[in-house]
Amino acid sequence: MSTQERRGSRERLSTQERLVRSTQELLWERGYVGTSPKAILERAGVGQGSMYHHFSGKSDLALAAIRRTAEGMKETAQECLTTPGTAYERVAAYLLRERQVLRGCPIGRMTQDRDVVQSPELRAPLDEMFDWLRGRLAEVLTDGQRRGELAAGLDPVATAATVAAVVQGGYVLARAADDTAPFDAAVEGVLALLAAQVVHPAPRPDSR
Amino acid sequence: MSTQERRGSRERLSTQERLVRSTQELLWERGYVGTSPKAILERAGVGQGSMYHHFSGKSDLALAAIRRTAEGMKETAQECLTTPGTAYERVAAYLLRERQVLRGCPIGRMTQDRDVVQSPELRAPLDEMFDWLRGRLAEVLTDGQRRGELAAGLDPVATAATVAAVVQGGYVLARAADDTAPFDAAVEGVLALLAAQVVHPAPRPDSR
DNA sequence: GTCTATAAAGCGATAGAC
DNA sequence: GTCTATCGCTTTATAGAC
Repeated sequence: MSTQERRGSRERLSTQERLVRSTQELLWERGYVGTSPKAILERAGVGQGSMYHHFSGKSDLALAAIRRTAEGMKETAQECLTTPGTAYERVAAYLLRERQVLRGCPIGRMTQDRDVVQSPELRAPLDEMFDWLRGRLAEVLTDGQRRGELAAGLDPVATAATVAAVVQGGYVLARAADDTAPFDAAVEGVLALLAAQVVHPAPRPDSR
Repeated sequence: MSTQERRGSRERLSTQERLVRSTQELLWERGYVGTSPKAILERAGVGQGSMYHHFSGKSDLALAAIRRTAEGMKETAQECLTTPGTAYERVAAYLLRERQVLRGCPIGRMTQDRDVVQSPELRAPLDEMFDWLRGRLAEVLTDGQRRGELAAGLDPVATAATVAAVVQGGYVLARAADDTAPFDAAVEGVLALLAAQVVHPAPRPDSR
C-alpha cells in the first residue's frame, strides 16, 4: 500500500490502481467484449506501454478488476446481513439496500459475457462470490429458524438462492423496461412471501 | 410466406430466413457486441451482399432476430400458463418447464448489451416481452385468488415480478457456477414460498 | 516505468460486377 | 439477388526509444 492509495482522487493513485479502477468501471458499463484496452487507457490517462508493463494483457487486467469488484460486493452484502435485528430484517436490509438498479450488477453482468464464463480463471471470482452470498443468506435464514423467528418448514438453502436470484433477475427486468419499478416489485414480492414465514408468537393477554 | 419456409431444414429456407435464424443463434451465444456480421454470414452460408440487400445493417438484422425470439418466448410461456390446473400449478408449469439453463435466456441476455438497451428500437421487444410476461403471471395469480385457491393478501403484480425475476436471476447464478443447481434451488425456493399462499379448504369430516 | 510507433487481424459498411 | 473486392476504422499486442 503506497501512501498515494489513501486518497480518493484519481490523480493521486498509482498507474496500476488507475488501470484496475478504469477497468472495473468499463466492465460494468460495457462488459468484457465491449471493453477495449484503448478505452481503459484513455479513462486511466496512461499510455499503452504502462498497461502491458503491469499486466500481461486484457484478460489479466480484467481478472484483477473482477476480483476487486467481487470483493467489494461481498463487503457490501456482509454489512447488510450483519445488521442487528431479526433474520427477516437482515434479509430485507440486503434486498432493500441502495442500488444503481439500471446499471445492473457488475458481477452478474459478467455471466453474460462469453469470454468470461468460458475462462475458468475469469469465472472463478463470480462463482465464489455468488456461492458465498447464497451461503451467507442461508446462514441468516437458518439462524432465524433456530431463534424461532422463521417457520421450521422453510428451506434455507433454496430460499437463499431465491433471494439472490430475485436481485439478479430484478436487474434484468429493470434494464429491459428502462425503469426501476420491476426491480422494486420483485423485491417487494419476495419480501411479502418471506414475511408469511415469520412466526408470530401468540399475543399474551397479560403482557404489559 | 414462401413454400420454402414450411420445412425445418436450414438448406431449404430463404436467404432472409437463414440470416434471421443465424442471428438469433449468435445473439444468444455471443450477445450483440460479440456478434459480427461476418459470423452471421458464415453461419447462414451467404455472402455479404445478401445481408445488406435484405437488411440495412447489423442493427436492422438484430432487430428482426430479437423480435422473432421474443415472440417465440411468449408462445412458450403462454403454453405453460394456460395448462389446465390451479393457479399454483400453472405458475409451477412455467417455472419448471424444460430450459437450457446454462445457455441463459436469449431475451434476458440482451439487457446486458449496451448497444441494445441504449437503442429504443432494439430494447422495445425486450420491454414488451417482459411486460407481457409479468402481466400474464399476474393474471394467473389474480385468477387463483378469485377462485379461492390463493390467499387474498397476496399481491399478484409484485409476486409476478418476483417469479419472472427468479427465472432471470436463476440463469445468472447458474452461469456463474457453471451448474444448473442454483437455478433449480431458486425455483424450488420460490415455489415453496408460493405454496404457503395456497388456501387449503378445511377438511370436511363428512366428505366421502 | 512510461511513452509513441507500428503491425496484423477483424470490424461494419460500401461498390460494383454478374 | 447474390457475389467478391475494397475501404476506413478499431482491436489487441509488440517494439523500441526515453
